[in-house]
Amino acid sequence: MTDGFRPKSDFLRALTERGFVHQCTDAAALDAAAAGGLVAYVGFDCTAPSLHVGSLVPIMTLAWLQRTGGKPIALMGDGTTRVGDPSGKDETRKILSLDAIEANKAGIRKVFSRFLDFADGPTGALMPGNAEWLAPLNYIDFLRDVGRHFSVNRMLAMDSVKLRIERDQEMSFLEFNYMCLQAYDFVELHRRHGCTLQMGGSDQWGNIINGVDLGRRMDGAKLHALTTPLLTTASGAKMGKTAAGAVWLDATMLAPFDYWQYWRNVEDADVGRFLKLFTFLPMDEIARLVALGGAEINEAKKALADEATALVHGREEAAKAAAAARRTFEEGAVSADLPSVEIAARELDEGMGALAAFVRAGLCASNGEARRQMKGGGLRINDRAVDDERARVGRADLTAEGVVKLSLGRKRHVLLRPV
RNA sequence: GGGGGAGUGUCCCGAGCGGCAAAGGGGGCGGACUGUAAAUCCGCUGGCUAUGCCUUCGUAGGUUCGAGUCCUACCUCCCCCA
Repeated sequence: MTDGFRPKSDFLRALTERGFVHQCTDAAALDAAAAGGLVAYVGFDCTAPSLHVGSLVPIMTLAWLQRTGGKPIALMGDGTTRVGDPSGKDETRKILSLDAIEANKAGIRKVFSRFLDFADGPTGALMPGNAEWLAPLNYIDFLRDVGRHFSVNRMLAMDSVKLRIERDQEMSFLEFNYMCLQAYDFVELHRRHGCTLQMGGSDQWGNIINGVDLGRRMDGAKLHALTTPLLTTASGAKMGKTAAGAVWLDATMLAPFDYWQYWRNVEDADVGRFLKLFTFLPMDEIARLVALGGAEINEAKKALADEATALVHGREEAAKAAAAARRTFEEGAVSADLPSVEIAARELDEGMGALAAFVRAGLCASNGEARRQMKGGGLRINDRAVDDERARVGRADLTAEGVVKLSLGRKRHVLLRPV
């Protein structure tokens, strides 16, 4: 999309050289606009209580915007979450209650405060919710002012709709309207904040373009669209899944140690790409790290883990995670900074079944699974393999640190901490 | 409106003469080998107070000692004719 194009603005140059750009409208015009106080937004839905690494790419585009003198807007889809985006979904997404949406919003807000500076000022970030303008909409007015600009013929031709129809999957009128609402968001943000660029994942291209068109039709505005590539790992898997599920950005949903580990364990072939996308390290530093060959590439992975974790959880947590990893993997010692689960001291006095302990620690889903893992040699207590399903964990198993270390496989460790 | 077909293990795809906790994949987890990588090989992949018990094959009934499998009704989807 930007073949041969050399952006002059700091913003577009950073995005381009770091691999954030998948498609974009009129790169030259956008580049010119980016030279002076560009206002751009990314929309996020509120279907989960936190964001996960899948959202990190668009978040980073906002962070880069702010760092290069622009004003970022993180639009919360608290209005559209009540409708449901059909894009890329096989079936109707469930509609959440207002309370759930509010709770999710609060969780997501925490994440953003790490990446963006919300202080007042020309480059201060904003986080509005689209319910602000969608909720008061009057149906007749909306049809007359906005609906008239949408061609049903064209909407039917869009991938998000076409695929559903081709597969004979039901798509309600409600969902069909999602793209109109999202397009309208762009117009509102343009009117309210002078926002002229919407960014998002490549699957959002159609929706974003609708907003660009609507802005031109309604206000004669020159709006821009920029999408980021859909990220997969070098072996083709979707990003953001671990044994424990999604890689959440919230410390209560995924411990900083596990977050650090996620990045530490990326495939060799992904390190360079990820360093560019998920850290602010300068390009020459990244080039140096990527040039490391063989086992030395692990240094680059540690740098990636340190930087990526620091962005989400702060320097201090990142350093603790790195130290805990060093003690655990390189020295084979017990680190007090491993993720831990508290249990009543009395339970430990009475002694609990080893299998139950693993379930308690969240490492196994059931006693049955724990038993199977044990048979496969995957369970260890204080680094000693469990070989008897009737083994018990008691006070005698406390280490010098006053904890019991449970391990599933080589990489997953949880401390039982009596209280 | 008429005719034909499909819905299977709560990740997905998919076999399944009336004895079935149900073949086989993919994915995932564990083990070995490594560098906390990749590739490769091996094991596991319903629950439990466990030589037994409980819950699973679209939903609800029925036949049967016994139903994923047969019958009836219903729901959802696909194809053909009008």
